[in-house]
Amino acid sequence: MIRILIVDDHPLFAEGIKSIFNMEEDIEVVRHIINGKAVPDFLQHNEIDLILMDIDMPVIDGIETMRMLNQQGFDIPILMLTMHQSLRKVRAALEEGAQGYILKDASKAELLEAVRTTSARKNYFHRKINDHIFNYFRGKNSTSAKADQLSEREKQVVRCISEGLNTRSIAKELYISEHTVKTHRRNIMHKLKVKTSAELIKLAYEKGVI
Amino acid sequence: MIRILIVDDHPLFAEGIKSIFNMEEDIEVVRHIINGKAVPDFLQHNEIDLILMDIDMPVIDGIETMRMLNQQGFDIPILMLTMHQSLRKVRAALEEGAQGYILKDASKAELLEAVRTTSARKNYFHRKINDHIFNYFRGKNSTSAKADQLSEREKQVVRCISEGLNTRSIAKELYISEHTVKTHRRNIMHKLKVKTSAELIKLAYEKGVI
DNA sequence: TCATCAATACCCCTTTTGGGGTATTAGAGG
DNA sequence: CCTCTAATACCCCAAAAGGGGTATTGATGA
Repeated sequence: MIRILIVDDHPLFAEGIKSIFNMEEDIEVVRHIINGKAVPDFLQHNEIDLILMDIDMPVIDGIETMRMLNQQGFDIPILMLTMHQSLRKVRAALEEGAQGYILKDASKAELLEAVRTTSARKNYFHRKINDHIFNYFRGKNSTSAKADQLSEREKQVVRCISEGLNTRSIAKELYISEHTVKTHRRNIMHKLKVKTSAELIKLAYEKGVI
Repeated sequence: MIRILIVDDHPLFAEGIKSIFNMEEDIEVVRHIINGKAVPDFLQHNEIDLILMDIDMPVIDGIETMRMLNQQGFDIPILMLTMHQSLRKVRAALEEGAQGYILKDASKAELLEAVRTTSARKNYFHRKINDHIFNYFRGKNSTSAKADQLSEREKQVVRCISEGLNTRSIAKELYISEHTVKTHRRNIMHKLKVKTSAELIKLAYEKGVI
């Protein structure tokens, strides 16, 4: 019997997954937790064979949660779930020792396969992701690799820009110098290949950055 | 018995929802379709009480699919599903006659309530987006009426700005002088009470201008 | 230990934006 | 016929954004 802990901030999605697992003889969903912070406490009082965790969560995200679990010495295979195929997230998850990685647009069969594979401590990586990883290692020295996503700080700057703040106000808001804000803005624009702040905000909206 | 057709490009999510419905006595998922294009053909051979459709789909999106169904004379209540709370999408869905709108991070109970409400041809709007709709309609009839509505020409300018075009390029694009573009931009910003183009684009997205 | 990278900060400079005016013309509507 | 507005166009000028550098620090990975 594979005992699973689901960590996901989307109740509907989690409920759905739970229902899928309920129809399987060998899988049991022990608990569904919304917030990553509550995971260590739960693990100390429960025997779990696999953690199925969403990467994108509001309070602390999946990567952070994994880091926390690693630091506290927990050794439970983790299958990461996500909507996005961001290479950066995949890399971060791998670096933190994720046992597998699956997209939310996977099929039911793929999910079950991923769960059974990772709970046996074997790696499972969704086909769509494999291409990304391959491309990453292949093109490690090219310039396209780093043009991936924005750092947390950069996202903060994007949000400030979208609020209509100018460089000076952003500097005050984030307690950094105007020069730094300018540098961040420039780096962001280079990464996202846009020429104006307006275009940046449009892209950010469409890509879900903000 | 509520007979449901699910139109969603995320198999896992759809499977989950299906499982939830399977546990309900009065709800039956007749089919899950990945691509909106296949919906009319399916409806011609099946009796359906409610369509549960994702807004964001790759080939043709939920709004387009609704438009198609309306043109072909189908009259089946539609409950729209989405990850995002974009007012633009909500408005578009309402204009095409959607019976309801629910976010993918809703709870199981909310989903079931939404399904039962909309299948009875009553409107259901998720709490989180009610505020958006309220604000939109409130602004429409208030004293700031003119400050809300942009002229067609002004909307064109907004769209150009969002594409990252500068004043010169917009002037060329619209076959008017740069001075005129500046005047339009200034008037737009006055009307919407924003200070930067970036803020303008953010507002435009949220208010559904573009 | 060394290489990288994110975050920070500063220099140079040109181009664009934003804010204040004014004015003409063509249409829509009383 | 007259008014009101959208769209057009121009003036001036200060402020901000954008684009090119370089450099230091601290954390982290190989």
